[in-house]
Amino acid sequence: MDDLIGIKQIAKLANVSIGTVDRVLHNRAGVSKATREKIRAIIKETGYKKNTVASRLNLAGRKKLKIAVLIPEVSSNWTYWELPKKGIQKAVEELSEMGILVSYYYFTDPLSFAKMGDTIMDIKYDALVTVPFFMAECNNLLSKAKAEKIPVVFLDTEIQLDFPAYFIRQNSHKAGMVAARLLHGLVGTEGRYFVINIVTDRGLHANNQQRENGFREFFATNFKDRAISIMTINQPIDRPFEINPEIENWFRDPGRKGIFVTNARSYLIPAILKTNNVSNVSVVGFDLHHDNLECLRKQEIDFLINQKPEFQGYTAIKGMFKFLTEQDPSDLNMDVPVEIIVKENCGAD
Amino acid sequence: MDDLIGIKQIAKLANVSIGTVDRVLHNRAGVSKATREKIRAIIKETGYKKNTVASRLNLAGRKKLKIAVLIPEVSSNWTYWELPKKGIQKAVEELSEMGILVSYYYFTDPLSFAKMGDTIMDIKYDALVTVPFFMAECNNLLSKAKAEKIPVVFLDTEIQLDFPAYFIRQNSHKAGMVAARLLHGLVGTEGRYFVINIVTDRGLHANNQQRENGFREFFATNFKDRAISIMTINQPIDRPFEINPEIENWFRDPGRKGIFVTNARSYLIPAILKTNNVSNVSVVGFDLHHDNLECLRKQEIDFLINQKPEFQGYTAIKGMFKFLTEQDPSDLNMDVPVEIIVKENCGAD
DNA sequence: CTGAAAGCGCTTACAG
DNA sequence: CTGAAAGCGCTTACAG
Repeated sequence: MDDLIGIKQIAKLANVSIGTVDRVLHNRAGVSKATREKIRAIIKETGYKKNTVASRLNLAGRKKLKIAVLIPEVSSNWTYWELPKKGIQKAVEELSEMGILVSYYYFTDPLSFAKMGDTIMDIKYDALVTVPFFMAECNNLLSKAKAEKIPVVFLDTEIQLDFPAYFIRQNSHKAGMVAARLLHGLVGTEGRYFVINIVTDRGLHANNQQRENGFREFFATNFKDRAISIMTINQPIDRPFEINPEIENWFRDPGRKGIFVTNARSYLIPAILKTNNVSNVSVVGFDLHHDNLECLRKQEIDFLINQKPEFQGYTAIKGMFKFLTEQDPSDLNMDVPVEIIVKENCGAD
Repeated sequence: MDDLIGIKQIAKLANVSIGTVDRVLHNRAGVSKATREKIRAIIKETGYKKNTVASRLNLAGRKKLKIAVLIPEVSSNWTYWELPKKGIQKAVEELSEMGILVSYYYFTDPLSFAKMGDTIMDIKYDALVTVPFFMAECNNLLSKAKAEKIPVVFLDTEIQLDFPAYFIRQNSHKAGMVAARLLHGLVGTEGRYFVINIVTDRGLHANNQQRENGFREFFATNFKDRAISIMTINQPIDRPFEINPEIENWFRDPGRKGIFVTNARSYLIPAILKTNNVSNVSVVGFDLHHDNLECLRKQEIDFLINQKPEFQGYTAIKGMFKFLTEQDPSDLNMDVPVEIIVKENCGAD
């Protein structure tokens, strides 16, 4: 009961050597159909399960599992991707004795993404962890990986691709609903909301749109008949806010209640409100960016929603390892929890 | 660089056999002082680190790590402890190939806790996971464990004990502050709050008191000068609410705003409010108890705070394993995040 | 098509 | 006090 059955017992039961059992287990050639089937039957009967620890101990030296990670380049104004990387590295450390090797590649735009993708496909990796920012390039990469039977898991964002794939990311629609719940809780059942997509030259990200949709759905579902208006603007990060007459109007509207920033740039809002003498406006944003946390502490932002980026990276590596060693993909599709952060649980004491 | 140094290399460098290296690594007797020191020096120089995977593969068959778990008995009206147990079992499954054996013991009161504690100490376990509900009995058990050099980690609650110990639990004071932040966000800066400790015959739990203290501290710190009053009652679960004149008064008070229930019994509140025709009162409670989630879905409870009980159990086993195999206690002291749950992120879609 | 041997890094008797 | 051998469960050349 306690001691699980091993390759040795299987061999004895089948009257063969352990080498032959191993050949069957790995579907390698060179076994007669009869013995193969006999062994298969015994494996099924006994419920044999490979001992991953023993297997990896053996292979750790000679055949490491090679995983390529292709993520955005960290720059001074976009440090977010340090966090998934941190989680990836934690997983790598935990698995270091199991024979794992992770190589990082970075991109800045569709072109460099495609180029790096090709480089990765040239080297024979066992798996790929990346990000689905560019639909055409992703489909291209995914189809190549499919052909080579290389599993791919996408982080951060979910988009519709030509082939089914694994995604570890927050459900952005749901996150938008949570944001609406929080903002609505703060301001009550009537008022004018303001959704701000602060966009860079990368344009409007799929996550931003999904979050806005969720935000709007919350009100459409729960408060259809209330006097609630939601205005959206796509504000380029490098242009002054006040230049936009819509924004000016919203600032002067006494019914203005709350602002939902669909990405991590919410820390820009408090200063703008102050400059324009706008008070009593609640703000909800995303990500535990340093400046966002600072605003949270000063109570200039009310809530932040965390996408748990370290956790995403960590789970991707752990889940991929489990898939590669046990053919179990169950950890490769994950809805990361929508974590709500306020001043008192933001981690800094 | 890539291939880490192993016991074999150490042996070669020291001109001894691997057996002798092993003896030094495990501080076993039978090595001359000179060789011992030579080997120690080489270990230090090379930064040798034991390969846990190889070590456990070897020992999994003959010397399993035995961990005793002593937790409250699950009953029909207190199912909470199923959850830490679930996390424990998940960890046990993940570590099954590493040679681990967990035995469960249950208590219902101080007497059975002490008795089970003695039973556990009689059998030689490698570690103990339990719960610090009864101070005297815990100190007793902890001192015995100390004498036997058996590490102990406590879940769920932190209390002051005679010896330092490991705790994996939510910071209840902080959780109370979070609850206050949420309730305050909903009701604004003025009003009368109501803290309800719904107590059973087990009496007021340390967590409840700590949560109430945190709740009060939030208002004392942030809104000292505002017209905020906080009333606390300890309501026995088996007695009707309305019988208490204080509660009657609070119900009739137009300034009443929010109720903070310091444990998982918040699901009792909505029905009481309804019976007494009390509306527009916000409710914050604890734990993802089935009935609480039901109230959350019906928007009768606004926020729940989750203590992540599965995570606590999981972390206890994983952390204890790491401690036993690598002498690394870093995962045995943990502030579990104060997780905020609303209807939209409660997990059920 | 199949088996026997060597080995992954560590641990444990056993022999001297 | 020290070493050589056997073994944990699996994997890989190599021999036949």
